[in-house]
Amino acid sequence: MELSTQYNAKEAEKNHYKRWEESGFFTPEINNDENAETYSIVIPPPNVTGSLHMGHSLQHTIMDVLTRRKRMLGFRTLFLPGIDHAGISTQLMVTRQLKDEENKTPQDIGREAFTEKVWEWKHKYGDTILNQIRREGISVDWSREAFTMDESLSIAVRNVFVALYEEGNIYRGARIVNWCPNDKTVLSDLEVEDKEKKDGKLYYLQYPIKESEQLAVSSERRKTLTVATTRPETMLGDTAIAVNPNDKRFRDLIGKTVDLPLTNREIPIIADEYVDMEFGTGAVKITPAHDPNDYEMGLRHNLPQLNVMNLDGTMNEEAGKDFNGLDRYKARRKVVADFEELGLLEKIDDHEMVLPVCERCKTVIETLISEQWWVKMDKMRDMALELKRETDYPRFTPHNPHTKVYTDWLENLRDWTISRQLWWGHQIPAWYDEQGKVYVAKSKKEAAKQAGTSALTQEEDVLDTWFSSWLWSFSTLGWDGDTTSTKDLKKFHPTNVIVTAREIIFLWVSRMVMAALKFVDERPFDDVYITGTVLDENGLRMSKSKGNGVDPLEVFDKYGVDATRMTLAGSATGANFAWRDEKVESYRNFANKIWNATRFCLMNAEGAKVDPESIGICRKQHDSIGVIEDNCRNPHDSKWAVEDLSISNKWIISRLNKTAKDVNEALDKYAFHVAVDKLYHFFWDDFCDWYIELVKDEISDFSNDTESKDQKPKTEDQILARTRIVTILEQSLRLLHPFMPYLTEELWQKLPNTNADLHNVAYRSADATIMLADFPVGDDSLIDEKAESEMQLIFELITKIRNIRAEMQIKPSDKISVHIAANDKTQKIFTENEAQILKLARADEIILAGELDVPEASAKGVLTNGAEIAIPLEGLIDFEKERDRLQNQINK
RNA sequence: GGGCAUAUAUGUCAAUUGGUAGACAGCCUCCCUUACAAGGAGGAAGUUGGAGGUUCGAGUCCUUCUAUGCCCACCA
Repeated sequence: MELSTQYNAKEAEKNHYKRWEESGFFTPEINNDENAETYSIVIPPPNVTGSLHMGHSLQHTIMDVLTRRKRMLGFRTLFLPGIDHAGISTQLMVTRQLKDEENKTPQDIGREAFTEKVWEWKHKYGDTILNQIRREGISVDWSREAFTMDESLSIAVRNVFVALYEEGNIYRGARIVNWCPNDKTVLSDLEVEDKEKKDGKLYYLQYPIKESEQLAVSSERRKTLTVATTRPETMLGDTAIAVNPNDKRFRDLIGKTVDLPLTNREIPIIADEYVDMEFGTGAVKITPAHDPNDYEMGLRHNLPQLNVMNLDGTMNEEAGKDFNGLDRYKARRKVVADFEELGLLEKIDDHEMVLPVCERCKTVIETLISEQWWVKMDKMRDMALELKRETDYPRFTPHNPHTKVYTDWLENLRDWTISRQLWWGHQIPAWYDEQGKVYVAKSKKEAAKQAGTSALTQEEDVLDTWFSSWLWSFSTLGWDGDTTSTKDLKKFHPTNVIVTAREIIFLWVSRMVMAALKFVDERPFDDVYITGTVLDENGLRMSKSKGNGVDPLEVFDKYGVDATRMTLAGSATGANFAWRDEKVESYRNFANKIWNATRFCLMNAEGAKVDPESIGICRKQHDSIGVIEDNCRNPHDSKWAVEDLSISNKWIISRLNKTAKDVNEALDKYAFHVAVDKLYHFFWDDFCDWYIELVKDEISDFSNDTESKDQKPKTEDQILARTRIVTILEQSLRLLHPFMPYLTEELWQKLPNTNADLHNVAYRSADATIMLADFPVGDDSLIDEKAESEMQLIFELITKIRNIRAEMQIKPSDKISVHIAANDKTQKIFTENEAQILKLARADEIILAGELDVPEASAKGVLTNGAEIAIPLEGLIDFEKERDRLQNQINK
């Protein structure tokens, strides 16, 4: 078989995914063991508007590694894909498109036409990210693909809403909310982010104290009261001034009134502990309708809430006719100018501050009072907290940083605003009759029954996107509230692990816990693995605005999917890490190494076949009930008894089994980087650098040393040696497969005698694929510490000799003789492996003795066990030159 | 303001429960040896951010300081 000398990743990627998918390998049904233990993961649904970024690829790789391994172990696995309708960002996207293409607004075309457009858009572009995901090679079951707005998931949403409403946990109420004037919708606190404003200003405005009350005030300066504000325009909605009751400066003013400039209103001066005496002037203007703190204070003091703004960020008529219709920033400038004209502008200071902005469109948020739908979170919160306290559930990996964050957040959890003033999403199942009375029901028909009339109009608002995603762990498995038990639900819920990013802990993880406990009376998943963040090469967060993002698809093209997956898994320690192309390059090289090692084995594979028994691996198959004896002989009885093999074979078999154990153990602990590291070094160092070199002569047909007596015909021994190396290689490919699916499948298919017999017993009827091969777990009885330490000694000897050769600059072609003084045991080991030592050290002879007896002109070295070695240099090096070289080194 | 991380070779990162500080990339020397130059052999490179402490023994535990990052929070 002719293989090119370089691995072509694209070639391998082209074929296999399609075959895997079409053969049903990704579905749990491929497992024909009805009683097999299950393993399930639901993908955190990416936004329908999104495109793949490194964070996705990291998460997906991790989930796929976990899934592929479990599948190979015989578990009935389900890795379920899907996407999220992402209300705000999708609506934003389509609105923009509408503007660009037709110069229309959503309002121009109406709700129905608009949502139709979004659906069109979804069908056209929604597959983008799914196709990108396919490229990653992840083994998700596409037949179960879900979308948060699928019929069944929508029914689930409606049922959950109705249930919560009926038990009094959903209510409507006017509260102060975050409002995005651009998207014209309310936002939850979690959808608001902070933006630093370095050039902010703090305005000092003077409010005249009511004339009739000035008499009571002693000082001349007290004809006005100065307040400091960053938002002068909101003064039009002020309904009080507050000072701290302990502030001596203002004690005489409490209870007095000021004439609010630019309005005809008088407002009181009140006292409240909240006021910080140190900040500004110590007096604060209070605008209950436009600031969350002022809102709270307003409630405490029964202040009127005066709304002076429209929903688009302009001032309304309450602001007065001079301001009505003015944009908030224009209004700000006008207020300042008017104050200046009145002589009431004391000063303007520079003031760095933090502004709340819309997470999606980055518009500065308005806080205003608005009627919204809310979910009471207290009971669900308590359930989740109790579970955490009592059972440390959910268990986070890494544990330390995330556990406290989760608990703290829950403890301070407030009610959740779930309505959004959008058209894209699940429309709230509430209807109003002509009197404005509300009826919440699963359908209009049922609402009509309740109302006794069909003259009803549905609530315009839709639900927060997270109101559907919090059901994801069970809604994707068929739960819709009407149907509460399905086969999938029974088998795959709770899922085993959720793999996601830190910023999603509150938005999603915590809410999923609450939803699953509440609605299906189960935990949504066992473990939570929180990935680190992929940073750019300067250690900065990747972001669209900075343009420093690394596109996974480009990396796939350049280095191959498998190399990228290895890089990601190898970096998955739970900590953030900086992206480095060099890292991928080294795994690309690793892929090439695997390719070439296989190539070498195939060049010498005539007569050989993959046969686990040849290296003592018993085909004992495990399933969830126990051990299925399957053509299993005692490895120590077999005609290839491991005990009778050479030390180098015992050694590599030991290393293989140890590596298998390590990999399994690491993956059980989510220590992906450990697994990658073990595999990399086992394959490259142990298998390629040493084992292949050790057995090369034995398995090769040729030798360039024509005088060698070892040149053999194809004997049975040679065929067995070939069988062993091919089998070890095949086991290695299985271990590597979860990380490097394409390469390993490509090569596995080329190995001799790879067929469905190598599958885990659960998949014997499927077409041959490494995907379903039995995953090596490592056999303790094949771990041979003695062989390992003896080989270690041999390697050390060879390395030492090579070291001397390099240092003395002995030409590779020059043969040397090696004198060794060692104890009997060591001598015995070296004698038994003389041929291999001679070959790998390029030596002619080894002279073993209890003590060294060598010419003076010898290079010497000592091994860690005390054995001494010496290499006579006479005739090998030019002593004159060597002296010069050493002198030069000293000079340096 | 509170919380949580991080600081280890030139760079990016590892290092189970405290037990000889490693990998990859880069760098230096030699080698296109018939699996692989995306390779092979060898090598140099670290007072583990600073200062204390506990211990036979500390990168690891404690105290403190410094720097950086992230999250949360209502300072106008």
